[in-house]
Amino acid sequence: MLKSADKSEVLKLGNQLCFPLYACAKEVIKIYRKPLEKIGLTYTQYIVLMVLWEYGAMSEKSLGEKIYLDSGTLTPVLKKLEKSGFVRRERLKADERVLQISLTENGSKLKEKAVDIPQVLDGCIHLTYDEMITMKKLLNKALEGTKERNKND
Amino acid sequence: MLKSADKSEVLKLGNQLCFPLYACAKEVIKIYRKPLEKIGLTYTQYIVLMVLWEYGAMSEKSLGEKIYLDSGTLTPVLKKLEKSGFVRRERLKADERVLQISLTENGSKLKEKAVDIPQVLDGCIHLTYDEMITMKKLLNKALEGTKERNKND
DNA sequence: ATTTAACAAATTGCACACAATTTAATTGTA
DNA sequence: TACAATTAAATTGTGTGCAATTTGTTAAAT
Repeated sequence: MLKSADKSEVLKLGNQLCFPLYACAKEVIKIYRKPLEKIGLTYTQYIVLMVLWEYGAMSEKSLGEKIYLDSGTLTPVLKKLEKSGFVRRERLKADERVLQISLTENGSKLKEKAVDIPQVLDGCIHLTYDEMITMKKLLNKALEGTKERNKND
Repeated sequence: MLKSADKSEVLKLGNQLCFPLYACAKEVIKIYRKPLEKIGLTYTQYIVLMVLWEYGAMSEKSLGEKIYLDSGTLTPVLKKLEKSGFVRRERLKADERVLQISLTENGSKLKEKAVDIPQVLDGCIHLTYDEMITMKKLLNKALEGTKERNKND
């Protein structure tokens, strides 16, 4: 149990976990913005395509589960990717409720232009390789925990 | 140098640092949402108040630098906080360009209701205390690096 | 077979987030 | 002193992000 004076310490930015997490995510996305713009993608569109490049076609719902986005966000993003000519959106004949998302020829080819994108972090994130590995592991472990928590929202 | 086959490995979600960072930040903010709603705040408003609770009154610009937000985002957020009665927005007499942001009585008092908020993570982030400390350190170190990078955008 | 429940997307409304531009005030300089 | 450059906020336009609701389809129960 903390004393009252210590308790208010937790509200300092520097003592919070949530703040550097929030700020760091934003800054990293900002670094990705320019190189992504060159190949015609936003960050969210890039995340969507990474899933399709790795796993192939899947429903909007499955896609949303992988990247923690619901249809409210995903539907307009997918419509834009369709308009850009990178994905197809088709109802499954077997079940008209589900929208199957698949890569077009151009969407598949875009992967080759995207392989160099992750390197943009190398110059500007001042972490050693080991530190990056550690951070990735911890973030993934934390994500696992939140998955259960936010499931029933 | 990686071979071509290995190169495409970097685009897998599990191999990226940026994806768990992006997803984890969103999930953590989602956890904060409900308890914050109870005291009448959004996450961004909470971040703003944390700065004011810790450092006291300051200009919109200084505030924005601390939390990595520009006036485009901050101006409407501060107007809402003013409407809620938690902050004052006043032009400095010495320099009418700068908008001084200060806490109202209610804004100051809100801190006592907010001290319990950070604990919401305890139950749902499955990290040990040491892991949280490590993660916080690494995130802050990474943030330092990005600061220089995104300065001239 | 009809009704009900469950499900997947889409829609709506609100709140960021940020690049780019504009507005208003101040500073620096010829 | 004028006037250009700089600065701080505000504004504009686009793109998420999410809770809540709606729409359309399928499965389950009576």
